[in-house]
Amino acid sequence: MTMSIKENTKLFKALSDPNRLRILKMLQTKSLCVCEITDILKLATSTVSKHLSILRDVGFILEEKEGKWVNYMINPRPSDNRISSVLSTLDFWISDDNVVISDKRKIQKIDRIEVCGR
Amino acid sequence: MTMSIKENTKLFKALSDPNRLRILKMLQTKSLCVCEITDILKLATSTVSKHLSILRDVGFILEEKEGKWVNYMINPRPSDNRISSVLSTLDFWISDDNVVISDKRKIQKIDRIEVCGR
DNA sequence: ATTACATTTCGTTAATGCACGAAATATAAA
DNA sequence: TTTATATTTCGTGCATTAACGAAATGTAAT
Repeated sequence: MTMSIKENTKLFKALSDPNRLRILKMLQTKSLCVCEITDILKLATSTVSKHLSILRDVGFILEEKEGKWVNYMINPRPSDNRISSVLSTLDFWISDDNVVISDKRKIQKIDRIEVCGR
Repeated sequence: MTMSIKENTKLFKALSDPNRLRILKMLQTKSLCVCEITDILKLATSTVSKHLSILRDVGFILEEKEGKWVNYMINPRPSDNRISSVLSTLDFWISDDNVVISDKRKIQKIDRIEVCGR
């Protein structure tokens, strides 16, 4: 069972934006809500939401509602094992990038109430 | 040793165009010159040349001059082993796509003198 | 040197993609 | 139900990309 050219193109397109790669790397550290991701990327909320929907459509991430927040997390059991393969690949292909390291530091300190409102 | 976000983005961008994926799949069957690839993709020569330069810049393919032709082939020993990893991945991720199958059939029959001039 | 052919480079156009803010939607708290 | 907050959807502007043809470059044959 293999993917079509079209499906592959879609998968690689999802990975070909630096902010989407940052999001995936962040979520590999910790599940986060949209406003936390927005705070770290310094982009408009609507932009981040769009990036998340692209990653979700391909199957990289899942969303889970928690009250007024929407948490996003790495898809733990993708139906397509190409997705898991890419995810583990990213895990060791990208790790010493300065932005990624700084993002991780921010995530460890982040306080949702502080960042997202009271 | 890992790649930066920027380098990864470039790699995935190279893979996120259907015609470039077709080219990689074709070259995994057989080395081809620009005019043969052009004949199969039905695109302008200049367009194909641009696609090839993108794939070459990232390290997926090599060029070799042979008289008035330029042959392109899969890079047999990429310095970066992420490239080999992606290439073998494509080998089994994409195989039963109709366009890919039809491209392969055409490659087997192709006659360079016929296609590229006399 | 001239001609012929293959390929690359350049300039332009059309399509796609990313960014934003505003408006719409959804949920929680008051 | 009203208000506040979080997120998504929509419309728009700007940047990037892919397509083309024409012109430039490079190599081979005459």
